[in-house]
Amino acid sequence: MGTVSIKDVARLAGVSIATVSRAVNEPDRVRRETRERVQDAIRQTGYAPNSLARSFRRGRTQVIMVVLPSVGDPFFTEVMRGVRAVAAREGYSLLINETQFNTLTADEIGAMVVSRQADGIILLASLSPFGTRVLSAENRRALPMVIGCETIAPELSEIPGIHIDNVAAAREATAYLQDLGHRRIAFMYGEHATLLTADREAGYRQAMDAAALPVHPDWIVEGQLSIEGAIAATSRLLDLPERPTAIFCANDEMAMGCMHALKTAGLAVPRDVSVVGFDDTRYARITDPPLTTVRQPARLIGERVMERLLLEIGATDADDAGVEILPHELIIRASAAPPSER
Amino acid sequence: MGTVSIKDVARLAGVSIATVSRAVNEPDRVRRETRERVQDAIRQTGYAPNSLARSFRRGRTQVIMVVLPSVGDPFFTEVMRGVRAVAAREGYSLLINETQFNTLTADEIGAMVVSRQADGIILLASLSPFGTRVLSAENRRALPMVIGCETIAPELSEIPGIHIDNVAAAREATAYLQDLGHRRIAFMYGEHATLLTADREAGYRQAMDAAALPVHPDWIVEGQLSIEGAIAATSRLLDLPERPTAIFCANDEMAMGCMHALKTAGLAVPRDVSVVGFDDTRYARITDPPLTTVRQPARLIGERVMERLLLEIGATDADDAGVEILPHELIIRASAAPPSER
DNA sequence: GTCAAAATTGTAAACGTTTACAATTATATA
DNA sequence: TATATAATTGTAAACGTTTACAATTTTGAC
Repeated sequence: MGTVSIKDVARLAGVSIATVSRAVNEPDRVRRETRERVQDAIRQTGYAPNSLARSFRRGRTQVIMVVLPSVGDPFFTEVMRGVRAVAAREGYSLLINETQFNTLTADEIGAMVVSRQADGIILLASLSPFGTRVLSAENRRALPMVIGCETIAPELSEIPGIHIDNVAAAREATAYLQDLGHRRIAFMYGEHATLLTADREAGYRQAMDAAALPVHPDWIVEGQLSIEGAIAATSRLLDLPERPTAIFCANDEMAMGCMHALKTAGLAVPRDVSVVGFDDTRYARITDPPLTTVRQPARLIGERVMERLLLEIGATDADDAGVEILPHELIIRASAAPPSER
Repeated sequence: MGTVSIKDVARLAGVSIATVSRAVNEPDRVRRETRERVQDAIRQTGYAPNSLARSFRRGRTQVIMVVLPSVGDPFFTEVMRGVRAVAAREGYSLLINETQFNTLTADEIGAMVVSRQADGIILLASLSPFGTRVLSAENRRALPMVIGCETIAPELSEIPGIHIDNVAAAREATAYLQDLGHRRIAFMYGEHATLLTADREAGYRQAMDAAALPVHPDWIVEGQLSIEGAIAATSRLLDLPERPTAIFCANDEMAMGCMHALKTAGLAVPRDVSVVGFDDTRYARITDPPLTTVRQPARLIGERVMERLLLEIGATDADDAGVEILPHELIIRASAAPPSER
């Protein structure tokens, strides 16, 4: 009474295994009477198709591999919600790998690619250190791929991508601080997700240049893309002789750490220092003070990425490898204000 | 030049496919010279074993299915980090399903179980509504299973489980508030994760009973296990004629929403109302004020759960289906203080 | 050099499904 | 009713791997 296979059902229903298979997969192609007989047999035996055999035979796993920096980040959580929704609807499962914690090495990802453990891959993190190998031309042909959130490295420009205009968004956020009257504006980013924050840094620099404001090298601080990293980076900023009056953080998680560090240093936000974040995670509106930040349509990004991937999987070469730019929005709350007179 | 199979390697190396298979899987069983010849051929052809075929043949997927309320919750994120670490080390991938967003229905989970899409299942959420079907005796025999975090429903007591003593932890947290001088203590929980919060409510009631304090029915409020849910529940609490002076929240996420709601209502924490959370997520120490909460060894729980599952998978019946209780700790920060005189 | 045992390799079957093709049966048309 | 066509079903091969068993080669002891 081990596992029941298609043969058992066929025997009980008095048909061939081919008919059972058809009754399961293309019910219209089998006579109603027979179909019902098969369904009865399935019910009686408790048969469920062996998905291992099915995957093997079909050459498809119905699994999508997702590579992202950290599932813990509320922003990516939201992106994943979108991915998951579409995936579930289309019958796909998700295999998740966090680069931040090196679950898989580059080689292992490459191996998964060629060994067909997944039908497609979603990259929400840049794979800069080893991008070329994993994303070699052959691999790309072998496995449909879409890049989300990240700007795409030039050498991978033929891979479809979906993200906001990070440069413009960062430029606007910085300009907002300038409009409030800030001149000494710092930029805080994380060492991981390099490509992504590179764009935001570029936007920051563009805005500073446009306003003819100097960018002191010490104002650009690198932490981890985490609370702890932000706390450390903030204290470095506070030790500076010429202390910035505003800090633009590469994501909300860092902004939260930054605000905490400022408060524990006895500074008030935004009275003494203004803080602006990026992402508009669910925590942004309940920080104290509520965080002014750049909203990304996280869920939508996830949905579009997954839909795009399905398109790649379906069509043999749907090679309009275009990049889709989604809208962003500066959400003004209370963590940024004009600098105090001095 | 499509995919390269074991046959291509065998042909190039001048050996049989069986030898190639052995060279790959049990290198010691093939002569050194031959092995090297095979390895050369593998390198030349770029061969990677087809994992679909391998899984099918071996009858194992190297995939573990995880069912949990929400990956977005920082507590579960941390638990998953532990699970992931062990899984990666042992060569397993994770398939994740969130009950909170109904990615999969009970039937679908049941189907995955019998159709062998995973080698084992980790339950971090109670499946109360349909527990019996998914967790039927046959299914349990078919698929190794471990329950984490949740207290186990009585009818499933033979499934191994790993969690803290939620009742005791909640009792201590409540007693702490009592020791500070609070008498009107509310308990806020989420509708999901029912079994889990049921234990915490029991602990709360035990402490109240032990201190001979009344428990007003209105003081036990149900929200969602989310920020929004907590905000709504808090405002209900504030509308009460006999307003509680302390609120014990079933998790940190709710505590964060609760504190936010209190502040926007013009109340100071902990001066006007004390708040205690549960989980000690990474945000607990940077809320304003820092959150007093019950720490669970989240990562450790994850590790132990996964290790336990591997044991179940390995040994045909390692039936010491014991429950493992991990230690908890009340972390005292600044969100709870003696009630203000009145 | 002979023989037994051990090490190495090859042959072929098996895993459970899908699917091309052939065979059969039902239906529609004349 | 006979025939052409469509609908339904069965037969058997195939997918790429692992593995029991047999066949061969090597090794070691005498």
